Amino acid sequence: MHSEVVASRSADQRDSSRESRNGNSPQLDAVSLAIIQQLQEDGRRPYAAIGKAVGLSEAAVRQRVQKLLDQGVMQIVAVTDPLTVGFRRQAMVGINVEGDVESIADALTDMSEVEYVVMTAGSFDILAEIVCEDDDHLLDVINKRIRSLPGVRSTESFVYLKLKKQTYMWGTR
Amino acid sequence: MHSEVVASRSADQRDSSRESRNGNSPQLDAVSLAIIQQLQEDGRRPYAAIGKAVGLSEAAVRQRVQKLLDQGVMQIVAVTDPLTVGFRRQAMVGINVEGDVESIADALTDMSEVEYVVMTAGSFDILAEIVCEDDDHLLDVINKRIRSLPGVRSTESFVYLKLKKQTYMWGTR
DNA sequence: CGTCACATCTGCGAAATCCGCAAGGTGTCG
DNA sequence: CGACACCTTGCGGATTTCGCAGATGTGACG
Repeated sequence: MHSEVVASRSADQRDSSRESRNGNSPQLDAVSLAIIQQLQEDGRRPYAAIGKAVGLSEAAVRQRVQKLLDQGVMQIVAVTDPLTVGFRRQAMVGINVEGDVESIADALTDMSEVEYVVMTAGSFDILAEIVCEDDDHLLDVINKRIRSLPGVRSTESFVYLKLKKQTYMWGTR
Repeated sequence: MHSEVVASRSADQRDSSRESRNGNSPQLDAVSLAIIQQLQEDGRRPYAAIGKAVGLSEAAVRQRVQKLLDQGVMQIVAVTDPLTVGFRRQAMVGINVEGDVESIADALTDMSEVEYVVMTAGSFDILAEIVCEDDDHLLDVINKRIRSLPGVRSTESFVYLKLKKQTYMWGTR
């Protein structure tokens, strides 16, 4: 099923190849953008339907989608409200660091409870979102795992009370 | 990638109705959770493959997925790195409110540049994530649109410098 | 200028998947 | 018991996916 061949990955664009991670964008053209929009509305929409919408053949759409996935420009995934999946405690943690900020960010990235890590300008060096099953779990992650990282000067936690909005419509405006 | 397995999990799940008795609206059982996990790995995975992985028939998976989508428990969508789609400035904004917090949160929710709104405990009442095209746009949203909302006492912005991690694997642990 | 290398699109069968439907089976609950 | 919810198996037909061959376009280079 699903051979997944990855075949190529082949370079594709002469200049990029650095791709993924937040480098600079492999410059998406209008067609790829339109394809992404289609898939933001429905991640399972058939290639033929997308092709009709963006003016490409089914095969061409398939190739472009595969490339976008290979390059890491987009992912097609199921997203849920963590609460409905059994994670009852979430928090954003602001962190101040002395020394190398990036290494701390990397350490956070390795924690499975950490969903989101971003380096920021302002009164925090790093913001990290934590998703936990209960209070004990959250307490453990913040106090034992994060505060104990060498270089973490201080942390401030914002426990989530109510999630009001969460969209994935970048580019669909 | 994903060379693996599927390994059936065989097993009867006819007793599963007792677990996951969360007070939440659409309580999910273990099987639905497993389905969601499958779709978090690949939103386009065929129903038959999912069925093999979670121990259900293709038809049953199809029904469950449809219901999960109808109920709004999950969405299957393409997600992208905003940078690659042309949004170059992002920020998290912490907001303090006097009066009704929820109405402010609702007002933020209505702004298309606001991706994420959550009410929190701690030194901010609300955290909102803003996605903009450039600095001017960001400045405009924060200063003109957010700070001018009646009831907003103060705001503090954290401009994103580097996104290190962003996952959608809730439940996949 | 010719042409090689490569990326991309199109067309087209073959295989696989999706999807609705029907005919049970089983467990819960009032 | 009967209603109900949910799963299973099985089945075709419509649709989609997938690989591949062929056509086209473009940049690099001798």
